[in-house]
Amino acid sequence: MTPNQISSVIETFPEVHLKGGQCVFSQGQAAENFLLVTGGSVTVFARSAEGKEVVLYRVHEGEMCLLTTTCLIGHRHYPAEAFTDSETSARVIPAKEFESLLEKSPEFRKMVFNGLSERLSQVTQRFEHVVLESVKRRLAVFLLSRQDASGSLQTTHDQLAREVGTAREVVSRQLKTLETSGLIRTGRGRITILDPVRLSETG
Amino acid sequence: MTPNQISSVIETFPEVHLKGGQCVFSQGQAAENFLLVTGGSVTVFARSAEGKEVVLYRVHEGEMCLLTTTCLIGHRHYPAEAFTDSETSARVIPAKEFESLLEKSPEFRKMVFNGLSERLSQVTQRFEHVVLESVKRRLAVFLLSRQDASGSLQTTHDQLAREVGTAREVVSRQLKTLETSGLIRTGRGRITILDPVRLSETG
DNA sequence: CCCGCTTGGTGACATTGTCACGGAAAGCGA
DNA sequence: TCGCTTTCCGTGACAATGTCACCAAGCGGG
Repeated sequence: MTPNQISSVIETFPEVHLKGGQCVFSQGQAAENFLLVTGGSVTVFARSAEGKEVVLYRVHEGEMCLLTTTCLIGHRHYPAEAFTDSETSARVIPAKEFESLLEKSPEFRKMVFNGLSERLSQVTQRFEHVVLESVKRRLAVFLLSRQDASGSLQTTHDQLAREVGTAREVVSRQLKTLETSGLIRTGRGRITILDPVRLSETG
Repeated sequence: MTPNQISSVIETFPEVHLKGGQCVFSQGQAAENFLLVTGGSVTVFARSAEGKEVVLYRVHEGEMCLLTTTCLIGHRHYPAEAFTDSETSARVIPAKEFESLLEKSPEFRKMVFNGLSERLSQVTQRFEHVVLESVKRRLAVFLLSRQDASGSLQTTHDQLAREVGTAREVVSRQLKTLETSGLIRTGRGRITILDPVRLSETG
């Protein structure tokens, strides 16, 4: 089966459409389907008992949400939640069909493998950064990685905190110091990068 | 191919033997083989530029070291290191053979999938704990999970720090408070749990 | 015994996390 | 437009954790 054939098979499955900020699944929900994101993106969080949250990874267009997969395979407790970042669409593949595809198509297998190893790599990197780098560094890296064409990005301190694995207040303070140093400008719900070079040297 | 047949195939590959504390692979090393641990265990670390280290996950008997796999599949930079915990043996499967097995045997595939999802799950959990729980809690959980039959374990503060993702000094201080509270007793290179119940409530 | 290595202890200080506020900005219905 | 609510941000005070520098105690080999 060629990659093209795969995508035509996939297109036979129903597509769901979700608005931004919607919950895709939450903790302990039974996983019966595999999702393949066809537009938009989904962010997967971990959440502690007290409500603290941290971003684990993001699933983009063309990628699979494999949390469900690993849950099914490993009979594991997976205390995570997923929300759409913006308007998002996804193909829904029932477990049976998924396994059959896995049997029959080497290309599909490769795709799934890729997805799994991509996740592993992402989570690992995030872990490393959070444990080994300073908050300021993580913040700077994140801002640079998500700026738009005009060098600004639209986000709240709260969201940033979840992204870099810290608390909102800490983000506020760090952003303030970056602002007084002239590296960025902040406004309600948006941040503009003024000096990307010095920002990238921050840490 | 049945599980039994798989293991007999696997036994045709050469087995390597390593002593405890040996490096299995280090950063940026080219990965040409897949390793299946047949005895002992291997710990995989991340290391920062300044030499700080943190444990990512452990590979036990019967499990695969899939770091190499994900590297190969994804052409990714994987800045990790692995060391044997104790005397360890492993089968070495060349990449070609590995892929062929993956093609031919559903059971082998399942095994590899299992391994990948197991890793993902482990790293995720570790990540969550480090970000969301206190040092004292992580320490207590770790001590309890690795005590031997007599309620003690043999390890250094340094090792503990790597396990729970903190600094050695912090471990020393936390252990001291646990000791003065009568929950544990410490000695050079070993810790004895005196009150597992209260220890498990720590945090 | 002396030396060198590993392990652990400690004070001082920097960074980060938590808690409890309160205020400013945007949204919204009357 | 006004009041009301919600969201977002700022801040002080304090607790927890991380970092640095240095020293002391145990342990093993010559």
